[in-house]
Order: sequence, then C-alpha cells, then structure tokens
Amino acid sequence: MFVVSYRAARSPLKAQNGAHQEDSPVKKVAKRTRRILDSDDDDDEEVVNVGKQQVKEDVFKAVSTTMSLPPPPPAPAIPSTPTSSMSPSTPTSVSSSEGISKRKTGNESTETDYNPSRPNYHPLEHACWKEGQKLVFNTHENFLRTHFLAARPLVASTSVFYIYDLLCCVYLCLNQLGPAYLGVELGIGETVLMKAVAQATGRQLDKIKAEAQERGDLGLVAESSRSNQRTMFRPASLTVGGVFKKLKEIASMSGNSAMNKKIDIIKGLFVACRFSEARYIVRSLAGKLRIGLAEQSVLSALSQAVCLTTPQKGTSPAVMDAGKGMTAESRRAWIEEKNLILKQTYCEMPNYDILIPVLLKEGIDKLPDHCKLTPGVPLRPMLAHPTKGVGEVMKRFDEAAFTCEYKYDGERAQIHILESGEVRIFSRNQEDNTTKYPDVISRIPKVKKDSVVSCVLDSEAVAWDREKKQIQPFQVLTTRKRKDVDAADIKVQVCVYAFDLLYLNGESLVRQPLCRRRELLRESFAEAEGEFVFARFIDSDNTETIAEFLEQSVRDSCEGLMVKTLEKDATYEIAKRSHNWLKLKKDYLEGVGDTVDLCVIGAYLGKGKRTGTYGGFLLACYDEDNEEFQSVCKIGTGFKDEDLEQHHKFLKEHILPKPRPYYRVDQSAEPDVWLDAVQVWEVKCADLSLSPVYKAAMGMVDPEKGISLRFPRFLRIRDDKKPEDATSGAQVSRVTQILNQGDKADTEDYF
DNA sequence: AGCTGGTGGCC
DNA sequence: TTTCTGG
DNA sequence: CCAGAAAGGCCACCAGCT
Repeated sequence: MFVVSYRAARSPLKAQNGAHQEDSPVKKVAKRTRRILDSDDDDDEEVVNVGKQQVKEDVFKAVSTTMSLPPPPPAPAIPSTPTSSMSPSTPTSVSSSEGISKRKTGNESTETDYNPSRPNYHPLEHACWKEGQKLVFNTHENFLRTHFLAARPLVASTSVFYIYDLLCCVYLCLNQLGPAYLGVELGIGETVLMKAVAQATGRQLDKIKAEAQERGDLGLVAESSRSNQRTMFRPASLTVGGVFKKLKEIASMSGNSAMNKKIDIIKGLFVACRFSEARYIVRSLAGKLRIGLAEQSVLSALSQAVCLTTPQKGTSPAVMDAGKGMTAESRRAWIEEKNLILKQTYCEMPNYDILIPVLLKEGIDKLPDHCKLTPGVPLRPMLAHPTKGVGEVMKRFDEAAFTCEYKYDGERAQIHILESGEVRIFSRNQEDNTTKYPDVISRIPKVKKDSVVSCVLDSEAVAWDREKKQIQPFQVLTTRKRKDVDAADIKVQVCVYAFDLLYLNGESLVRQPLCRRRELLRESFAEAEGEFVFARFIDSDNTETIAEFLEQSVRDSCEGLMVKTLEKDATYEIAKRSHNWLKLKKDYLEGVGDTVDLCVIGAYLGKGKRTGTYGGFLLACYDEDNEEFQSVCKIGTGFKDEDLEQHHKFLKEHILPKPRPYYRVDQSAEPDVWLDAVQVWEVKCADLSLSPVYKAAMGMVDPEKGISLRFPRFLRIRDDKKPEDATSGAQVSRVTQILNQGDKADTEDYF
C-alpha cells in the first residue's frame, strides 16, 4: 500500500480546516439522559393478560425437555383440558399503582385478572410498555406477579403447564435459554440478525444497517419496518411459551445451513409480531434487552409475588395480599426477608428450571430444603470490588481482621468433586469447563486428602511454564483448547491456585467464615508444585506491609491483591453481598499504573443509551520514524456523560470523508467516522497485549503483531499535547519491558 | 483442505 | 473486565 | 451501596465459502 507520512501530508496545507463537513451521519447531539423511546403515556391503567394456550398432551414433554433436571416429585397429573378453575371469565383490568390484579365482581370473592380467553402477549411487549421509566421495574414485578397468580393456585390441583409458562416468562425477561452450565446458545449475532431483518422486511441490508446505527437499536428498526410480505392469514399471536420454544429451537440447530434455518425461524417470529413485539424479539436475539431490569430485579419480583400470594387448599381462592394489614415498614422488611431466601437459594443453585417449580409447589420458606448447594451444580462465585489503595481497604474493613491474597491472572475455576468421585469444573459464569481441563481433573486424586469425599473448591487456573517454573501471562492461557481436550496434547500447562472451600463432605460451608473455610481447605488438600497450590497470602493490618506485598504480587506476575475479611462478614453468601471482597490493583491507584497519551482518529456511533453520540473511539499512537498514526485500541469507558457530549460536539467538527493516508488501521477496526488527528487523550490500562489487529509498534516486538491495551479507559483530554506528542509505539512497547522488570515504584503510592 | 467472518466466553 | 448513573 | 448498561482485547470454535 502507498505510504504517506503525517508530516509530509501536513506541512503544505493546514488551511483547509475551515470547510468542515456539515453532514455528520450522526444527528445533533441528542438529549442525553433518559429518553423515552415512544411515549405511550396514555395508560394509567394496565391491562395484564395472561392467557389461553392449548394445553397439549405434550406439555409434559415440553416441560421436561426444557428443564435440565426433572421437576421435583410428585409430578402432577396433567389434564387434557383446562380445569374449571381456568375457565374463561370476563377480562378485568388492573390498576398499575397497586399491581395486584384483583377486582370485586359483585359479592363474589376476589379473582385474579388471569383470563384464558384473552390472547397471551409476549411478556416483553407488556413489560416494556413504559421503557425508560421507573415504571418498567414495577411493571415487571406486576407482570411476574400476574403470572404467578395464574400459576400458583393451579399448582396444587393440576397444571405443570402454568409453571412452564412462568418459567418461560422468567427466562425471557432475563434473556436466558437455560442455566449457563448447559451451554445453550443462540449463535445469533448482530450480523445475522440484520440479515434476518432485511429479509423479513424486504429492505436493503445497507439501509437496515444504517438505520440501526442511527437509531442505536436494531429492535426499533425492525419494529418500524413494515413487511412487504403480505400474508393471507395473520399468524397467531406470539405467546410466552411459543417464543421461548422458538428460541430454544434456534439454539439447538447446528451443522449444514443451520444459519439459514435460524433466519427462517426468526422471520417466522417477525410475521407474528404485533405492537412493539418485534423490538423485543430482536433485542432478545441480540442478547441485549436493555429494559433497566435484570436478574436481581426478577428475583425480587418473584419473591414478592410468592410471598404476597399464598396458596389455599382445595377450592378456596388464594390469598391475594398476604401482607395486608401490616405496616408499610414491616411489610417491606418481611418481603425483603423472603427475598433473601430466594436469592440465597438461587446463588447456591442457579437454575430456574428447578427453582421455579419448587417455589410454586412448596413456597418460599421451604425452598432451601429442596434446593441446596450440590457438587455438580455450579454456584455463583464471590466477586470483588475495586479499591483505590490500602487506605480505602482499611477504611472499608475498619477494625475487622482481614487477609490479603495474591490476585492471580488466570481464569476462575470452581472445582467440584462429587461423591461418585467424578470431578467437574465450572467457570466464573457457571459454564461447564470440565472437558477443558482433563489435566487438572487427573491430578485431583493426587492432591486431595483421603478424608475428602465430596467438595467444592474455589480457585484460579493460571498458565504455567513447567520449564521455567513460572506463571505465564493471561494471553497465553487463552490459547488453550476449550472443547474436548485430550490431556496428551495440551500445550499450555495450568497451575491451580486454590483459595476457598465452599462445600465439604456433604456440608455447605458458605455460612462459615473464611478463616474456617481456609483451615478446612488446607486440611483437605496437599500442594503439588506447578499443579495445585494454595493462593499466597499474608494476614496483616500494617499498611506498609500490605503495600510491599502488593508490590511483590506484581513482581510475581499477579494482578495485585484480593482482600477479604476473615471472621466478620466473612461468609460466602453471595445473595447478601455479591462483591464482598476487595481487589487492589496497581492500575486502580491514581497517578500510578500505565497511562498513555493517544490521539483520537475515529469514532463509533453509540448504541442504547449512547444513541446520538459517539459510543467509542479509535485511538492511535504517533510513530515518528514513519510519521504515521498507528491504531492502538478502541476506547469506550471512563467517560462521564458530559465527556461524551463534549467529545461529540468537538470531534464532529473534525470528521474526515476518508482516513488520512498516514493512518495505519486494520480493516476490522475501521471506525464509523474518521476523525482528523487533533486531540490527545490520556488513557489508562492494566496491561499490554500483542495484537493481531492493532498496528502500534508493529515489528518491534513481533513482525506481524502490534501492541494493544488491556482494559483501556479514558482519563482526560490532554490539551497541552499536540497529536505528534502522542506516545509513540516505541514508548508503548517500552512499558512492557518496564512492567516485566517490575518497576520499583514508591510504596507510598499504594496508600 | 484451508481460510474467513461471526459468535461466545474469558478477562 | 472498567466505569458511570440513578435510585 | 446496588443494579444495570455502556464499553474494551483476544482467543477457540463453527459454519460457509473458495
């Protein structure tokens, strides 16, 4: 390619800047802060419809194939037709303020708004009616509650079907297809989805693409695109169960022309869409619902529904508001208490297929009796909060005793030993990694003491160089094969650093304090160099000692420290606080860690809440030798809302119709908008990486690869620097060397 | 058979 | 992963 | 303080294409 240098191109001109392009593809700075996408601000009153669905004989099949484990016994008999309790009644409306769907019909007792004669809307169509509003949250709760109301009274009598309906509803709200460890995935991304939308609407793919960029949401595009495909007969309305089943179907496809089949299903869904359903179908498929509500809120909604509505034996109607008569305060506390039960149970058994049926059958109080932490089923791991220094750690933990462990740079590995002797390994997100680590599994018998029958270990798997007996970088670890690995041809060895024990010989340890768990961990396992060792730690409350330990951890190829209380609030109860540990990393500290000054040379149009501004930017370093700007990384975090606004306002005046000839950027990183190199930003990162796409310092560390940044984030504009003053590739690559040598920063920095 | 683009899953 | 925001 | 939603790099895996 023809190479032009920055200076050569720059020097003779300089005057043509006055005529900037007016036609930015981005519209004017949209009003930041919440936008209500459509203002359906009419209905104060919310009509909740949960509805009719033929109860087929294969309901059981549907349920059992959906559920990863069989539903808890006894499985109720399924009637071939709905029972009388489900027979039609007149539609009823629900006041959204209370959410509880009941109505007095003469002197009859209360009844739910559940009405099988009404069509069943897609839950998101309903739930997201008021997107962008606080209402969304309540609406969702109401929605789940309504479903619950429909399902609960029926549980005792008959129908598994309604449990299934609620289950589907929950999954759709969460945008999941099942528990993570079953590894069910759609295999649909934005690209395929756009293709599907284009096909379904008969519009050009390019148009779809452009509109999606402009509106920041493909869902809106799908919703407003009228289909040309006129159908003779209008397909039946979408239902919760129906949509979920289609999603599962998409996920199950593989092999030849799977993609086309998937697209066909999607098109089928589109034709059946009404109201704003297409929007949510698309978002579901894209994996981003953005309805301001996710797991925690769904759990809250569920528990609220469950405790406010209690089942009654026989034909008596359910209690509609069990919290009636309580003071607002005690009612809240009571719901909160039940909520914790559900959340805790969920954390120990994150599988709605199991949870929901038990919840409906047994009630929330008995839930923990039926769903317990079990080896073989992954639990939610404890996470850590970032902290900006030892000072903050001290402040947070106050007087409580704590320990500092190395934070190893690897991959979380939750190792389960079942009573059968079988070993399973799960990732941080409950994915099943068992077949990824045959080497780890085979060494378990060696490192486990005889006393251990079953257990769950929390650990970090780290790439390990057996020759040099040292930890290897994270990037090396990622090159390991992932599926059905044969122990014989493993190239990257792994050392397991164990740091917690959550279950031992039939007993859950999550309510034990860390000091106890650690004690048991050390009693139960023996170290084997380079294969299985305990995470290094010190128990100290001396600021300088800790700062020095942090230094040491970095010299020992770790990311920093994990700080955990030993006794006070030292349980492994994720539901109480999911980020109960603290992490202390060098790059969190102000004024410490790697910062680089990079020049902005491109921008990407924002999506979702960043629609109307740039959501990300392309950064480059300046190479003096070749007089060119070489791409280093994209950046999309660290901006305050007003930063984004300011950047957009300023940078849109520097849009280029095409890139400067002295820009070195890989195709795959091409921005939506090219920008003139006019501004320098200070950027922080955690680490550097060897990059197949970015051009910085190419040829200096690797002939083919450039350098990029790990976890880049925006710090501030460097108005004092000219583009040519941006950090050079050479300087960037030097950072690596410094890092590897372990620089001797002042320990004072870490206070 | 080998390459490429898309996707999901690590951090 | 990091970071910001509104409740 | 929490929960949700923006956004990052890089790798293996898979389907589709040449």
